[in-house]
Amino acid sequence: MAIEQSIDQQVALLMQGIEMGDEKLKEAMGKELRERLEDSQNTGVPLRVYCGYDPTSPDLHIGHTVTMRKLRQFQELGHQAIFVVGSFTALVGDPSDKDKARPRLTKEQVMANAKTYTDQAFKILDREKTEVRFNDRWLSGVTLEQVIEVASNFTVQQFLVRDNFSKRYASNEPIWLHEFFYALLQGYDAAELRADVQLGATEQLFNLLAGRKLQEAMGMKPQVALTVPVLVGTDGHLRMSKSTGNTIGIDEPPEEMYGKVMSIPDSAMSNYFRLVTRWTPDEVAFLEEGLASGDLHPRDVKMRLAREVVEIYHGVEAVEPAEAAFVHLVQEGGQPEDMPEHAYQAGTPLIDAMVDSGLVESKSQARRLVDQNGVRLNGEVVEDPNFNLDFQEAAVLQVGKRRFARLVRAQ
RNA sequence: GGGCGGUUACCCAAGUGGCCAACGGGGGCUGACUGUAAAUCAGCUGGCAUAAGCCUACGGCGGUUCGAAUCCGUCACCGCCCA
Repeated sequence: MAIEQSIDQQVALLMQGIEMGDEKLKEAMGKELRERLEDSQNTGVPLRVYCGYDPTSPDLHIGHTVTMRKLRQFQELGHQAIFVVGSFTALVGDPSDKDKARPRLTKEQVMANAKTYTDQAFKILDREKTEVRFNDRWLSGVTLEQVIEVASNFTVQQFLVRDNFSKRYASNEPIWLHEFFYALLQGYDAAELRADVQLGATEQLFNLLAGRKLQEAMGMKPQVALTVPVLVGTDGHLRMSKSTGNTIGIDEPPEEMYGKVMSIPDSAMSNYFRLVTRWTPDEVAFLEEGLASGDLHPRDVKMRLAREVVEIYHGVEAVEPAEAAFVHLVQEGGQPEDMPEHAYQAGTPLIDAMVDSGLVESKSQARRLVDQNGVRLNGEVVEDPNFNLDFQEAAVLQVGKRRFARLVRAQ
C-alpha cells in the first residue's frame, strides 16, 4: 500500500541522505527522479529500483543495510525493489572498495553466501515486494562478442580517471584487466533489469554511471543513479567490510551488537546516526547540537545509538537485556551470566588451562597476559602463571575484560 | 623475448655478513585513567621453557662462510622500461 504523499514529499524523502560527491550531479539526479515518479504516478507502473550485493562473505553487516533502507523507502511508496545477488560479479571481484585486488571466490562459496544473504536481507526489506535476482543467470551466458560490443562504449582513460585505479597506476600496483569488466557487468545488470533507479554506495558511482551509459547505448532511458555515503566500521575510519574485520553483523546477538556500537569512536557517531538509524534529520540535529554544546553526554548518546541499532534487528524487547549486560559487564566490570565451561584435571597449571579452554592461543601469550595483570581467577589478579588448579567449586577464569571461562575440576 | 628492480612477521615498511626474533608505523592485546569496549598515556605483540636457554622464521631449493634476512646459483611470483 503506497503511502499517500505528494511528489514533492516523495522526492524529499528519497533524496534524503543521498550524497553524490557533486551537488550538480545530485540536483540532476533529483530532477530525473522526480520525472520518473511523475511518470509512474501517471501510468500506474511502479519504478524498478535495484541494488546489487556481492555475496563475498556469509553474513550481511549493517553497512549493507544503508542502501537496503533506501530500497525499503521505495517499496513503501509502492515501487518494485530488486535485490540483485552478485553471484557472477562476486567472482570478478569489485575493485571499488579496496586499493588492492580482492581474492577471487569460488562458485561454491558464492552460492553458499548468497543463501544466507537473502535471508538476512528480509530483516530490512519487505519480502513480498522484493524481486531477488542472481546475476549469473544472464551474465554467464554473455558471449565474447557481446562483451566486446559493450566494452566499445568505454575508453581506458575513463577508467584511469577513477581514483582507485589512478592511485594504483601511480604507485605501480597491479591493475588487472578483469577489474575493468566489473563496471561493465554492473552496467549490463542495469540494462538487463530495465532498471529505473539504481542504488549504491558513493564509491560505486562510477559503476552506476556505467549502467546509465550502457542503457543509453542500448536505446533505453538511462537509470537514475543514487548513492549513499559509506558506513565506517567499528574502528571509526575504514569502510565497514568483512575483510578489515570491523563489521557489526545484522545476525549478531543483541549484547554483541550493543557492545560493538559502544566501541566505535565518538568521532564516528554522526556517520552512524545518519546511516543506520531510523532517526529523522531533526532528531539527528538535536543530538549533534547537544553533543557540540556539551548538553548531552557522548556516552549517553552512544548508548542511545546502541539501543536503536539493537532494536532494529532484535526488537524492542531485546534492548533492555543487552544494555543491562553491557552496564554490568563493562561499566561495572562484572561477570557474564553465561560463559563457556572448561574441565581440567586436578593439578593442571593455570597456564595450560588457559590454552586448553581456548581463551588464549599459546602458553607464551598466556604468560604475557599474566605478567600484564590481565588474568584473574575468581576476581583475584593472578601473579603466578604456574599456579596449579585444584578447586572444589567451579572457578571463574577471566582474561582481559571480555574473555571468561568457568573452570570445573574433572572427575 | 631483452634489460632493470623487487618478494621481510596480520598489513605497510626498515635492515645489505655477526650487536636480528629482526627499526618504525598501522592493527590487535593488556594495564592505568576515564565518560564506554570513546579519547589519552604506558607496556606487550613467533613458539617451547620456572630460568639459563633452545627451536622455528625474512618467497622456494641449493651453495659460500666459523657465522646469512643480508653474498652466490637456481626456480617461482610481482613491478617498471624496451620489443
